[in-house]
Amino acid sequence: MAQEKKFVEAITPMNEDFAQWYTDIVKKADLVEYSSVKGCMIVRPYGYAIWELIQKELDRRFKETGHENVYMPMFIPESLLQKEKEHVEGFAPEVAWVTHGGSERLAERLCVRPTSETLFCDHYANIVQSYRDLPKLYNQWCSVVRWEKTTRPFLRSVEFLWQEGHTVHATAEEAQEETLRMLNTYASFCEDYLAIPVIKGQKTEKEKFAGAKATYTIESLMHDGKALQSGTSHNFGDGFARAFGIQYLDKENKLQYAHQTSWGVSTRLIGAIIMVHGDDSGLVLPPRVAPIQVVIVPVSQHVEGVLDKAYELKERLSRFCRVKLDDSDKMPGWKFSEYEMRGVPLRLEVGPKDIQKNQVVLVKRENREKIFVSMDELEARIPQVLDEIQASLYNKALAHRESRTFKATTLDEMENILNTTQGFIKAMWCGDEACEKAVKERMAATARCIPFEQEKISDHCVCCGKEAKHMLYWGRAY
RNA sequence: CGAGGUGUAGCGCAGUUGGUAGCGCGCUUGGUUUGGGACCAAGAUGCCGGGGGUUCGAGUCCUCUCACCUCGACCA
Repeated sequence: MAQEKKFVEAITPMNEDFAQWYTDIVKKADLVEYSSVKGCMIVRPYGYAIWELIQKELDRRFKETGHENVYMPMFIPESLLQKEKEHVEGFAPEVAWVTHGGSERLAERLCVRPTSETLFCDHYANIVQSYRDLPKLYNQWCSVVRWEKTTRPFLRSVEFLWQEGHTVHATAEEAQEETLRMLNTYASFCEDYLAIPVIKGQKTEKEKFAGAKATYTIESLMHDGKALQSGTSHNFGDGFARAFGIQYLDKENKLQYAHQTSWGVSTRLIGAIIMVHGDDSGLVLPPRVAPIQVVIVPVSQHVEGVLDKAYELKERLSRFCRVKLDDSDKMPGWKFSEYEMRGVPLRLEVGPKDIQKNQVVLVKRENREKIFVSMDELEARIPQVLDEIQASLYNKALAHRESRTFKATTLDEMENILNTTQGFIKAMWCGDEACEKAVKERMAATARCIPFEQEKISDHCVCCGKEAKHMLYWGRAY
């Protein structure tokens, strides 16, 4: 489409200014509104509906694997937060504190949870006594607060919605199994539901979660070639258990420390959807997380019979998909643009000509492809077309990631890639943190992960030239 | 926390050497329209971010302050 006509004037083209494009979409698609509190966002109905679809499916998968939902307090006493040393140090700089209740100063200040490890641990110490009590597989849906300096809707806000799973196990093996199980749950969810391909791997020591033994991650690549950490799963070993005294008696009547995991994804996933699938006309939603899967736009709706037919179609479609009929008196062209901006995967046009031919016009959001379908075949065709779109979005995202994944054997090569195309860079690493830091300082790129799928690019570390231990994915990240 | 930018109607903006506020979009009403953001007519909407100053007079000048945005250092 060389001479593609620009239908939507309100959105900054992504090649011109990607950051502005992102901000435009978030606002023009009615996902969020900025709030009166710096760095916080008002999630509007359309944005929240996407979150609800994400929640619904993830929650189903969590329950299917034996997890139970709980709710922990929003406040953490300072003394509790400080029990695990590395953990506090990691979070201290971005914690918000409550110092007063009404007009009285609190004896001990309370932290607004930035994450709930300490609360779960404190609770687990109370309820775990015997190996018979294990495992405990808890999850909570809540919001957390991190006093960020630079904020962007969905990607980084002071308060954000997420889910945090916290589990306790008898053995290290079980904890490790759980850590990877949940990482896989996230990975398949992203790929099947959000149509976002991910790289699974382990974080380096430098990048891992404060207090964890090991952190695993799914990394995805945005349209502009920057990486986004899309979900993490941590194995805590028995570190937190030792700090909080979570012990149980095993079958031999010996006192043992428990092993723990935690894992989370947040509304950041919505940012990923925007930046992976969106285009210059606006948002593009994969059908499975689209609050509206099909929008019906009547044409010449003043003509006798058109609206009646539209209502009838809405009724029929609502039995098998999420459908909206826009019967407002806006021009059809206006509606086309509006729902493209909002990323509705499929548009159904129906007008006098269609009624005469007993057909409707389906138009795919992703490429504006028109499909003429007989009115008698909607139940069969629409779900099929939605599936095609879902698959096509995934394939496009995968192709894009592949086209933006490079190999490098020298720092010059890496830097050149980062300064020109930008994307994931596969390069060898000796395992020394000094090299990781050197790369970061020189080109502002971080080690995204040590992928499970290893590949030998060369024998030597890209930085120091010593013998390489792992292949890493590098990139600039959000 | 560093560097830059912006605050005037719901949104986007204009506002000259200082003279008491305007345009576009949107909104309301009526009519004509409807296959890619229609048109005509008539309306409604302002603590000019906030405080203090200069002045006969401040959206405009000075000063302090607050908020937000963007880009960097740290983080889901």
